[in-house]
Amino acid sequence: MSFQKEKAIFTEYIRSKNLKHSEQRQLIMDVFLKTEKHLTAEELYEMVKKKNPSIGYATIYRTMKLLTEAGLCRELHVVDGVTRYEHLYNHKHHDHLICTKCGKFVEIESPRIEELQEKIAKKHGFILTRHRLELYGLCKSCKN
Amino acid sequence: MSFQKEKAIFTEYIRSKNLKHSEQRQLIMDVFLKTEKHLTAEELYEMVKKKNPSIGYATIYRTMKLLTEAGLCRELHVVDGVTRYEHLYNHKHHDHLICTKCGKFVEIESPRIEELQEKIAKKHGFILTRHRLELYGLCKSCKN
DNA sequence: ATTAATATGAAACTCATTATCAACTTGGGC
DNA sequence: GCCCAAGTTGATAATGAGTTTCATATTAAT
Ligand SMILES: [Mn+2]
Ligand SMILES: [Mn+2]
Ligand SMILES: [Zn+2]
Ligand SMILES: [Zn+2]
Repeated sequence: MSFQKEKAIFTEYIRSKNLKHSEQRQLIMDVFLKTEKHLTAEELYEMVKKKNPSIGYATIYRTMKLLTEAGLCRELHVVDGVTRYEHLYNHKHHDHLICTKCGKFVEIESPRIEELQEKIAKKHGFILTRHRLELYGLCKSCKN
Repeated sequence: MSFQKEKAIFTEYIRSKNLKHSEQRQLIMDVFLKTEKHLTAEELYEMVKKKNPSIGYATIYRTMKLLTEAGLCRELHVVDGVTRYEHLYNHKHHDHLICTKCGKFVEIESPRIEELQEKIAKKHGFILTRHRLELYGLCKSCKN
């Protein structure tokens, strides 16, 4: 859990774009890498603030954008209108099943659905570039 | 194309909630019903403005909310962050295939995908209440 | 250490949508 | 048709997530 690979990727991205390292970026990356959750900018901000109380919101957004461009992070836009960030590196593609009561995120995977999506796009003469599939409902604990 | 049924549904909704009819509501509903497109509030506003130049933006939003509550309209939230409105009454459930270059909307339907979604939800102990499936890509004319 | 380039935090701004509110309609009772 | 309580409207302010701006601070190459 030292995230050597991820850190190397970020360093390489920084280098390739002639950017610079900073305490803030390192800290935000660390906080992000240490959780497997689907965090909002606000949640990240609160977590980072505990280690560096002078951090600004804009730096969170800016850094998460960098991590996304570097291929370490995926931005998720679910129904509540707040962007969530999740690990991308070394995580295979998946979609989400979300409990609308408690907010639980379950990662789902369906090669069969992906195939059918391709088929549909092809049938209409489209070249598929991405898709969004989210299932909403009540989880085991919330449905009672 | 007189939309008798739709208008009756709206009238009944108005009655059931002790609301009132108004010129503006009638006009916005007419404009909405006459197109089969996936319109934004801005597009509706521009169209309605031609018939009633004093219309306000807020009235568009308010009326579209009423039409949605009445079951005549479905709000669509696609990636660009702008809500679109489409007919719901007498239209069976479908998802969308969208061209990211020209904005073309294609309505798609896949009972097989819907089944698989139910299966996945069940497997994780969820009760599915809704889902969002959008396919993005380049259409026949835009992919060249 | 110098210095040019980049990063930061605070605050202003954006953009879609919603809330507020005074003025204006609507519609049921007379 | 007139009254009038209740609902509606348009203008404008407010909201909230995210972005931009800018003066100041940090980074890293020399
Ligand atoms: Mn995930
Ligand atoms: Mn549609
Ligand atoms: Zn739950
Ligand atoms: Zn196209």
